[in-house]
Amino acid sequence: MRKPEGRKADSRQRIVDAAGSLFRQYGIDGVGVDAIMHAAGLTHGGFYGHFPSKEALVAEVCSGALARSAARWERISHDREPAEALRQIVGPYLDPAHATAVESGCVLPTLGPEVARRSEARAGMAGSVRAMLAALERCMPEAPQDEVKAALSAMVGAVVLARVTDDRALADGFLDAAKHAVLRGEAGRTRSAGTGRA
Amino acid sequence: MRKPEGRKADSRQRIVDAAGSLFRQYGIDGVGVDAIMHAAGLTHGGFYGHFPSKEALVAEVCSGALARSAARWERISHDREPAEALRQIVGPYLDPAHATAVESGCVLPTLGPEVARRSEARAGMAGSVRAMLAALERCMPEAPQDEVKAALSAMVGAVVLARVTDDRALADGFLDAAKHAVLRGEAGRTRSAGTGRA
DNA sequence: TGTACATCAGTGAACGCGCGTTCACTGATGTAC
DNA sequence: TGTACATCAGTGAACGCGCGTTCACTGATGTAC
Repeated sequence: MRKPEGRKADSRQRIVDAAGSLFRQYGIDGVGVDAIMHAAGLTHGGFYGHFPSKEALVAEVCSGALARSAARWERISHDREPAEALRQIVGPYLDPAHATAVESGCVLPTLGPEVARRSEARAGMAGSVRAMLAALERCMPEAPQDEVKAALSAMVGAVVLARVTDDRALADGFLDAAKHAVLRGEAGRTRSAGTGRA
Repeated sequence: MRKPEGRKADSRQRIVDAAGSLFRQYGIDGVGVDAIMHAAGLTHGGFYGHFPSKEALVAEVCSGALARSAARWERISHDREPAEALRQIVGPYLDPAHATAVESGCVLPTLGPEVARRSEARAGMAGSVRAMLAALERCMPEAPQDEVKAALSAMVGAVVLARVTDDRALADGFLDAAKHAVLRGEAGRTRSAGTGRA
């Protein structure tokens, strides 16, 4: 049962991945160490060989998941020209599929409020939020910083509202509205050629 | 210990109020029936004389709190002229004090994601969300429905982001950005006299 | 006006259960000879 | 090449605890006579 290297790291990764989707589906307090380890194909006793506490796992899962989102946005914002990059970030984020796929979606609209109550987990968030803003900023070169922050706010809020709403049409309405607000705002600015404000 | 009427209703209200602030502070799964009853000045056993289950209380607390928010917005939107009403709704919502006062603030950025996972609680939300949209719509008479939904999205998202962020300046930045986006967007439209789009 | 009774909001002990965490142990592996 | 040993990731029983819920009971109240 012991391989030269990577075996333990593999298990650890499976634990983090399992916790990531379970926390998002059922909430942090809605999932026990037992369930996480079972989903990772292990038994609960082994958990403390990987993490000092459930709270430490929570912190790693949340900051890790958000960091991965931020990294993807950064990659997109570097690889494409601004307007296309913005569409590739905002489009999928505000697609009904993202609102439906809670277990793999962005952690901000799923666990944001729960993370905000946990100092250990909260500590790892601000950096990634800043990175996401920086990526968005690169996609909206003409926009003042204010508008970039407002765009991210609208994206997160629309997903929260879409998930709270059990009426499908209204839910999709929030997603569409936020998508149009972000893309239309930027398109309007680009068309009016660098004055920076309509 | 028995008064002709209202005594039981009083207790029930104290339970709902206590649960409202405790849920928002610690999360729904972070607060037990015991703690709620204690905060209401009662003992845990009496709970089931008021509610059939904790889940039923959760549903009543969440839908009740959101309905009260919606009612306040409706009142404001009827009593003032649009621009002033919009300022009176959006201003306090996006004030740092609202982001700080979790226990008494709007339930959408606090318990939204948790409510979204609970079918019983979720069922009571959409109506109030629609009422809030209707109130906002009255404050933004020139705006297409899309923009009203985007405005509410930005408001909710900004509070979520402000609470997740442990850097005070960045947190306030989200609130300010969303506030300006909503108010500026509307001011711009009003100035350009009813064309409905910039 | 005074006494006996029915009502019922609230009490607190008890229930089974699952939580986070600990720990003595297992057994497959890589290493030393 | 073959055997003995040390390592250590993972096991599963056990811990104290707090959860949501139930229930027999209490005792202050309004009502009937």
